[in-house]
Amino acid sequence: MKRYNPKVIEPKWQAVWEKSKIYQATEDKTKPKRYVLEYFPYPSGAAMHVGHVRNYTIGDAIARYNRMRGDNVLYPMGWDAFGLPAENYAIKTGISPQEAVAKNVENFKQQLMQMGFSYDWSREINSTDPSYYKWTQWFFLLLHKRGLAYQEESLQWWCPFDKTVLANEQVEDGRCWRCGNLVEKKALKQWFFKITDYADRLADDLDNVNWSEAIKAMQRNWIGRSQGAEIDFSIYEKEKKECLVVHGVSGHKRENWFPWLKSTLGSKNWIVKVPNMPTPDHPKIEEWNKTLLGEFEEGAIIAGHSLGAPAALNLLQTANKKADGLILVAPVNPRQDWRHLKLKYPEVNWDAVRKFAEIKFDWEKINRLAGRITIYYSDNDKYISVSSIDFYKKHFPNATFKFLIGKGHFNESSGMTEFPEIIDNIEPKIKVFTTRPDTIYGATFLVLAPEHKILNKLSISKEVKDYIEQAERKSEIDRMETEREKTGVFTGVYAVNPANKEKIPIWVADYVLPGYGTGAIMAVPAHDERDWEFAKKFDLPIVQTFDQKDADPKQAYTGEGIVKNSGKYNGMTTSEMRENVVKDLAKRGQAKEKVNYKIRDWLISRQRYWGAPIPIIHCPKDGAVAVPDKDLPVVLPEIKSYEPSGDGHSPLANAPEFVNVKCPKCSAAAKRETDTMDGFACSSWYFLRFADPHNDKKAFDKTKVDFWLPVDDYIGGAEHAVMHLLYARFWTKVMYDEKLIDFDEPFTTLRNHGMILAPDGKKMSKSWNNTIEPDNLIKQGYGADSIRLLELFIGPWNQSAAWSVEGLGGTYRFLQRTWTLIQEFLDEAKSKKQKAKSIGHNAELETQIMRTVHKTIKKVSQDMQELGFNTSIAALMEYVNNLYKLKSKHNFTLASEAWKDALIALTQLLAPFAPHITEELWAELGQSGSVHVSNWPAWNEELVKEELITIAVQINGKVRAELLLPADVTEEEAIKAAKNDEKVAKNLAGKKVKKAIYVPGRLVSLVI
RNA sequence: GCCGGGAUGGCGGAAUUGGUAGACGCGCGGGACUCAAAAUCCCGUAUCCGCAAGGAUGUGAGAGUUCAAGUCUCUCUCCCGGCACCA
Repeated sequence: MKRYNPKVIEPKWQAVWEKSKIYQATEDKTKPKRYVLEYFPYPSGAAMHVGHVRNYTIGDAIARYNRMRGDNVLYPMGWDAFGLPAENYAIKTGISPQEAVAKNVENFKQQLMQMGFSYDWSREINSTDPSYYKWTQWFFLLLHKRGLAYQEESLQWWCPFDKTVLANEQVEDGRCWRCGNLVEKKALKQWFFKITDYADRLADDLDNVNWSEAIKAMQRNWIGRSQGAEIDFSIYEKEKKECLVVHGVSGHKRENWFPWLKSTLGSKNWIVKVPNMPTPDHPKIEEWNKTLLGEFEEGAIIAGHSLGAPAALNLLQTANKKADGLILVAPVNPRQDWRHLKLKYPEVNWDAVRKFAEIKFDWEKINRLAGRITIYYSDNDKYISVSSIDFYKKHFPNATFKFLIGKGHFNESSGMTEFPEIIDNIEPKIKVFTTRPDTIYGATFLVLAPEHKILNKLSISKEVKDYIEQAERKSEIDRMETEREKTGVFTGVYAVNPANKEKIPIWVADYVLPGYGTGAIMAVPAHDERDWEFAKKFDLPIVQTFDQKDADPKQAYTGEGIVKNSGKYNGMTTSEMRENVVKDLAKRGQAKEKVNYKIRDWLISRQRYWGAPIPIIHCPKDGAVAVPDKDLPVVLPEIKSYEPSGDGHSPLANAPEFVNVKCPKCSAAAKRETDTMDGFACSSWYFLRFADPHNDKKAFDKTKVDFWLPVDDYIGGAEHAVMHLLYARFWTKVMYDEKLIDFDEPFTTLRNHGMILAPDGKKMSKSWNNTIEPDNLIKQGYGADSIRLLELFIGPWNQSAAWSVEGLGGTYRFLQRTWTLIQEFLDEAKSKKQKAKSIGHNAELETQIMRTVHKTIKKVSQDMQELGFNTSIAALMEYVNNLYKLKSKHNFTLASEAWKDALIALTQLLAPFAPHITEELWAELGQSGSVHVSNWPAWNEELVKEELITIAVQINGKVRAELLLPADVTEEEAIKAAKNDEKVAKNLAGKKVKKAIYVPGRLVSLVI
């Protein structure tokens, strides 16, 4: 008898399959298509372990099963080969990433090959191939064209070890997802993809895909949509509010924002004074000051324009009274040279003006008295030449400096509706975001993030400034870590609750995050745990605005209930009030409905070499210009040093021949963008390229993609839950909007396999030294087939399990038994002596064999439909056991048709799991072609049905007997037979049967 | 804390979706073959009582619905994964 030797048959069939190309897919429209795909792997140089292999084994079983079922299966493989490992390797060894990747691909492919996976290798792609990343760049430009790729300078996560920025998704617990080092914040100009524009669709369309609840929940959570309202809280001002406007040398008539300010503030019950200076065109400081002193009351806001600015400063220091704010618009530097102005404004008495330069300013005093200081500059060059930013910056280090862009000044024709910023500074508002506007009457204080911009406008003490500074210095990680005892300080400033008009304190605390919502909250300690904690610690008032059933009075009530302490809303449910109060506040312009998201735009630029170059040219005249399509791909040049500089530039910046180019628009000397794209850009569309992998005219042909896509079975671990899977969905939607494809979700069904742990129950990893590699197991003689079998048999495919060394012996033994069973048949069939006796003489035995066959076909087919690999394999083991039993129980000739049919069916049913042994046995059984393209066997329902069935008899729910009855037994007969059974009769013993239930084919239940 | 998923023999796991709990595999025990070992084959294997026939208990805990619950409902405990001061 031939021995089962996987070392011989496995390489043999792998070579045959490669040659015969039986796994190549074509757009054959006569068969239903099925696209089976695993996440395309990073081709690492190391050996795969059995955990990696499970992914592919699952995909291959699905692909093979469906191929045999008659589907047109696309099952491709490719390489996601950009990224840091190859680049870091290059830095260490000097071997170029191009070279290292080619070697790794070869290594990885060989390992997949020896497992016998049925990939269509004619469609192999590699993300680092210029013919591939050409189209990644093309998609970048598509996003750019659609306004979805933009550049912005901002604080970004920076990994000091990998020396590159990271997307939010790539920071885990304050550490780099790749190297695990703590990340920092760094201000850099970076490219972003505007994934936030798609936040709603990305969240909503999760309802339309067949993914696990876990992954969908992770994505929803990451997108973090929350419905709420934005509400304005104004800063509290004392009863009588006053604004003193000091106009400039050219007089109030021309500066038409005075009347506008007067009417705007006047309508809000402000007193606006615009004193008419005695001689506007011939300023005499003493007279001006006399007039102003008469009008100025302590606590007013002073607004000075142009030459009115030094006049206002003079007023402050001579009046020696505190102002509530100082606003300087286009302020004149009294010390400056007036000569060129003389030419422009000859009518002005410049000798008089020069007198302002003689004033001695006590800057410390002015700073102390001024309150919050805001200084506006105009971009109108007339004014820039007059006013001096440096001068004022030097003397007002804590002031806010702003440009007023283009509007308003000297615009005598249009009505004055400009300078809303000035109003904001006179009467600043704080916007808060809340999901519980129904608790607004309980908002007893406001809390600002330390980074909140309005803090620059408020007059705050040193203590508060110190707190802000210290909070900003604390890294984000520190702010996220540990027990987080609440800290904060009172700003000394109050706000007005727009609902009940109550004066509430404004606090600064780092538990409010600057990046979410408006960076400010209305704190409702009675109904929010964090606010509760804060209020308890700092002894702030807690006002309940609803009652909640079964609530713990020592905690915040965060549920729903009936509203109280809320004026006209009392008695409503919280959800009713939620709607009403926002509507009411909106009528007064103090609130609006608002949806907020946690997701941020996708930061895609990387300051590293080994990635697809961003196809942009920076021109001093035209700005960021797209590389024209005809110039794609922008090929990554071979360079000498791969070391990133760490100063925010990629190593490409040191390649002048790459950097220095001409602007495609104006041909001026320009510079190429030197950042490369995040590797996730390449993996956001590779599944489309597989449909048309060699197209050099387009990224893909639409009809081909529409034929194969979306992916029917996408198989992979949960590690991509929010990164790759979100990005790929985003790109797909953009392409759908661009009408490049006809679907907007790329992966219909996502299948998250469970992990294979090491036999010790720990995660398999090199550092634990507990990895198990198929490579070794194959060398030991187990063969790919028994490894594959165990990968699936070890438990449900979507559940984790520890690898079992003994278990592998089990699946190997099973294959051995299968092999032997068929060899025995072959040996006997060959020996002519036995030929005379046939199984055909024993019809009953033949039927018995066929029943076993058809029951197994049915069981395996049904289990495979639900991906029940483990139970399918169990059924096949049982089947082989049964065949052995039949063989030993009944002494018959194996060389018969029925027996042969049973064995043929066995090779087919086992083929998706153990492709090599089944192919070998299929051939030995004399079948033509490949078992893998044979038709999956069908079962005959007649043969599946049993003639006799076992019926259990329960008395009061306890099984007391088993009956063997004909399959077509009626209810009456079954119940009668049950009562007549000896054991049952004994149990009934004269008691009356109150109720008898018959479950067809299963049991009789008697109640006594 | 919130979200998602779990808990069944010594172990991995089955159970037609409310109908005989423990399929299949591992491990273990016994036997056959062998001088012996390995390999292979056969038998047994939830727990407790019993020589057996048989009986009792049993799916994380507790309650409930039902003729019947691993499966449905409620309460709780523990484990795994994700998120985490997101207002």
